[in-house]
Amino acid sequence: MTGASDSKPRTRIQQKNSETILEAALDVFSTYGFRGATLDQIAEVAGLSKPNLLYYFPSKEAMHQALLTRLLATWLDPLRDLDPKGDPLDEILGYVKRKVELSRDFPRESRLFANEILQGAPRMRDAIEGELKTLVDEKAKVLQGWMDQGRIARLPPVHLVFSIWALTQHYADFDAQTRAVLGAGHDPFAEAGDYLDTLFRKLLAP
Amino acid sequence: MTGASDSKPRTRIQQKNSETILEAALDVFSTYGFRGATLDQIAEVAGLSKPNLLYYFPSKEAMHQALLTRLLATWLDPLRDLDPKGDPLDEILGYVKRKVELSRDFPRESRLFANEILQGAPRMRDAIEGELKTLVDEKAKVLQGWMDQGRIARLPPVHLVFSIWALTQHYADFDAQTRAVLGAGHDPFAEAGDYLDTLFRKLLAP
DNA sequence: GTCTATATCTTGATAGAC
DNA sequence: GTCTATCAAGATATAGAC
Repeated sequence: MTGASDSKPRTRIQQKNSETILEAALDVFSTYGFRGATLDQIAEVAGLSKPNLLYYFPSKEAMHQALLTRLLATWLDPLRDLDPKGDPLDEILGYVKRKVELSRDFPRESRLFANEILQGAPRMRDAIEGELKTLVDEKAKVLQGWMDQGRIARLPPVHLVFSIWALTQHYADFDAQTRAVLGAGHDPFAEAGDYLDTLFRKLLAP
Repeated sequence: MTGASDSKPRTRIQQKNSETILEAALDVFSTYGFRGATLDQIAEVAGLSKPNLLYYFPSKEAMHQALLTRLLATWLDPLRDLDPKGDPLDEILGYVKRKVELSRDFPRESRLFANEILQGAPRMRDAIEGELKTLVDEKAKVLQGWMDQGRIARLPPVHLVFSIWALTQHYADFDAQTRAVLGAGHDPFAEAGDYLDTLFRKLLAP
């Protein structure tokens, strides 16, 4: 009707089933990685038959690709929001905060990404060398500018970004470990939010 | 001859082949995770036939278990070395340095560990809730003592340990990403060593 | 100790009835 | 659109010759 915008789902039921499938696929891919995941598992989680999955997506590969595509936008948006005109400390601490929230609210997405990079990023290489690198380079210049103005401590900007990623995503990716070590009665993400705010305040003080 | 000490390898050729197999298994498991890895791949990397692999290890599971067991010791030793009687800053920076070196020299081990935790630590749960947690609790007390004495900044000790893990292991686990973003002409691990030394100096200053 | 051959099960994907 | 049945390839593991 409205012409081909981009992908498959046209009717409402198709839209809904595609969503159900991707949701289930996210569960399984994020835990077992691409090769470790099976269509049987995804079908079971989705509550649909295996052939039905393949009615909506042409292949296992296509499901994975669909997830990665939507993931990248979600993942990079907070960094994209880093405003060169804002207050340096506010901007960076805001970015850290949003990344902690992402880890808390979308841990499966974080693990899907981690799985992909761990395996050498075979299905995301282009995005990482292109879109992601471009954005990091751009924001690294912003950080460098702030450092040159003496508004935040002088640190290698790209490694500073790596630190934010490593520290925030750790709580999603290594959730099994952090919970086991902290023991019951802890809210890892709440504690992480406070702790990382403190950490970056100290680190960035000129 | 000498009685059963612990595991399989007795003769020299057995010792050597077991090593070759574990080396190959580490390659494959660390990249694809347990379920994503196949004996065919491991056999090819090892340069041995598939049945020959299973002559030395009773199952795929057993190979993985053998790797995890030896991994845990390597992984915890540097933390175990943290000396309560030493200078706080030296001890912590020394630990960070050793962890960076581990990431540089044993990235596959780091990724094997990451894969296992990402999947919810199904084959390491006991070790994490036991040995690892015990050690962290013990060292957290040491850190807390130093903080109470005003010798380093007051921070949640367990989260401080998480930070060290996250920041150092990131360079091994996300190697594909860091190299892509940094571009050619960079030595990620050398830069990480300097950067993290600076970072923790600032963070721990009382 | 090592290999070829193979048993057995699982997996991604398709055919075709409904 | 959804299901049952099924195929062909790939998976772990074993049998048995050498």
